[in-house]
Amino acid sequence: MSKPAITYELLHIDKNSGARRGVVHTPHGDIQTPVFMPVGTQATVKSMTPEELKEEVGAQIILSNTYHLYLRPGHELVKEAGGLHNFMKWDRPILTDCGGFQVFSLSDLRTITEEGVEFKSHLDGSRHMFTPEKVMEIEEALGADIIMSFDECCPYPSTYEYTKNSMERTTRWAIRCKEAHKNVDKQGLFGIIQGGFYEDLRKKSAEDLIALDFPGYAIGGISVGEPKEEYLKMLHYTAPLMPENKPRYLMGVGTPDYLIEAALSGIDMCDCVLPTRIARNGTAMTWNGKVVVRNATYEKDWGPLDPECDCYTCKNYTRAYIRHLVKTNEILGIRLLSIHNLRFLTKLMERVRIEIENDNLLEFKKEFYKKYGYTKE
RNA sequence: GUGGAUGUAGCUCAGUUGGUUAGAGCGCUAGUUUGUGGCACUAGAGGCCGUGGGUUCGAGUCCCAUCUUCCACC
Repeated sequence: MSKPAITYELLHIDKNSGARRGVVHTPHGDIQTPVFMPVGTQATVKSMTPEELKEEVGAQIILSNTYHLYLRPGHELVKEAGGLHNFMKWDRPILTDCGGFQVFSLSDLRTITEEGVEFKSHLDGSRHMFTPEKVMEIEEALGADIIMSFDECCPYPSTYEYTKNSMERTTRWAIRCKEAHKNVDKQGLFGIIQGGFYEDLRKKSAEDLIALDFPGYAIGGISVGEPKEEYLKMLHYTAPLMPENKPRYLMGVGTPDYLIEAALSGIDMCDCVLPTRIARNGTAMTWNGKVVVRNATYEKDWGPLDPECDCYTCKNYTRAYIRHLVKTNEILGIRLLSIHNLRFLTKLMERVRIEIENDNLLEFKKEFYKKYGYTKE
């Protein structure tokens, strides 16, 4: 029997919180966890070169997307290029999202059946069909280290009945994904726990998926616009249900507070478009809170974006200059803010890992919240 | 000098045969952004309609004067 592509090594558990410090081993190297993963939907983290991601940001792993790459340039083309790593010149680990989220959020017309989802492309309206088998074919062609099983992400709020049916179908699709997935020594297939905001459904989903013995597990369907209390409630309920000897991935998170809460709950991996998206709209995250550098307050601010940051942007440019770039819609503004925001979250997680090793993550959370300006726990 | 045109939001301009609270685009101000449809979305501020008179129940709109800017001609 061949060695699985993805394995998890636990290094330390924070004695005061249960947060875990570990390593995820992949075919393209190790990932120190907890980790934040930048999102590169279309085989690029928008405006960043791989060198910048590695040297300036310190990214260990990035995400890409099945739905988008299937539509453009096509997974066959990426395969012909030698897979995503080769195509985009990124030699560290990659995770591909299954496209389930996009099928539901981007397509006008979609029909869900037991077989799969029929949808219309947001690009040209052409009709396509995603089945668990099709998604596995695409993700294998893309060649990421970690691939996600095809799921349905329920909108918030959804009724109990709808969520239950959706969750059960997601589990059946996970079985089909597992059966269709062949190169298990090169790619690790993660199962996605659904169940919306209903505890018994989350429990059922977790149990059924764990029985299938995936090399890793994700929590999906959270961080979809619910209040923070709901987020924390489901996070605190679901994370402990996940196996201790495998990576735990919380999809679509997020903001600094959500990331710290995730780590505190024993989550190992998170991803989010937020740092790069808000960068494109003139906003930065700093150790002293959110800075909308586009605002007039910064017109003549000759200081760096974040005095405590060690990134390329903060070492070299003033808020006034970055504001000017944002206001004039210059590409460099987007790039500088993207570098900073990604570096900020990467650094935050580096700090989280150190605090876990020192059994001090809870204390750190208090300090961070106070400084960042979060008022509610 | 003569003739013609022009003047409405910071900018470029719409404003019917006179009729409620004068609009648009851009800009400006602020908010939003959570498994990405990059340059978006939402909200807001901002006008003695060049000035002075007149007609009218009522004038950005009609009349007179005057000033501004532009064009043509002498």
